[in-house]
Amino acid sequence: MKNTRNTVAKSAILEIIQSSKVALSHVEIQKLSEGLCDRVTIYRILDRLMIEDVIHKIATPDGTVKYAACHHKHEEHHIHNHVHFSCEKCHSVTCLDTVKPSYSIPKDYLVKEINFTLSGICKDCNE
Amino acid sequence: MKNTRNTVAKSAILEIIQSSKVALSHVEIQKLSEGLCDRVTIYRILDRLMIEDVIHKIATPDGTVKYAACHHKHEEHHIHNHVHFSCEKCHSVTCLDTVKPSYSIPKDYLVKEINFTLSGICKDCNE
DNA sequence: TCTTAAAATGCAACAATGTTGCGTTTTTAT
DNA sequence: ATAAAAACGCAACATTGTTGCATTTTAAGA
Repeated sequence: MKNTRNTVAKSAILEIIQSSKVALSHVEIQKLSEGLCDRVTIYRILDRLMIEDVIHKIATPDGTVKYAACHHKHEEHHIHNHVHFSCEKCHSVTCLDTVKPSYSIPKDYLVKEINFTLSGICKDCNE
Repeated sequence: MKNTRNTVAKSAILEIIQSSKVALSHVEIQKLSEGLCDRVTIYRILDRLMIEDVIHKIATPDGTVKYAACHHKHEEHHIHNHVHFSCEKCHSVTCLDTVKPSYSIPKDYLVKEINFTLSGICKDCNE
């Protein structure tokens, strides 16, 4: 793996993502970081954090991209096989780490990643 | 439901989507339609087709949005609970209608839509 | 068939999101 | 301390999606 460095901005952004209960979009991260660094730098930091596998990208049903911390720190060859929940009301995206999906698929497909997103009303909005 | 009309452009675009084995992005639809209509019109037609529930939107893992025909024509209150496969190599997105996912989720979540996308190498690219 | 209101379209302009090149600054290994 | 590599800021660009408005097309009723 190409060597990536720990910088002030990178640590701050990772901290923002890790301390958030919900997955964050680029714009949300930008607002939370309050002028910490350039918009472009955030994109580059997100790329690095994904290469290092400490965060993962989630494509939400409406087409927006969000980022969340990985909670499997020390596993090798892991896949992000957990369920995401996307709330229609508050637009939050959460990782439901405890829920494991099951599926079967024809043998001639090679599965490397799983992106299982349920959408509807989250527990906080579901009065 | 607001009345939507069948126009030349709408029929042509629906035909393109229905006759495609893979899900298509806006850009791909635009190329296949070869100057049939304006770029903006394609967006509006896609919106209408989704409202009418004859196509559905798929958010691929890399964040791009694709559209595919629905194959459940006459069901009411259906949800798109089938599996999508996204190929890392040829970037095709296919609906695996026969594969049904199963999952369990805490009761306090209200699930309305399911988006289950597997990614890896599709059967055509898998040697 | 003719009329007409609503829906659809094209165009231009805009907004949001993501990317690239490059000169400068910071990090880290030596 | 030094130097190479990585990260950064900035500007410019590319892509993707949206909005307003004048014009055209559709479809339903007279």
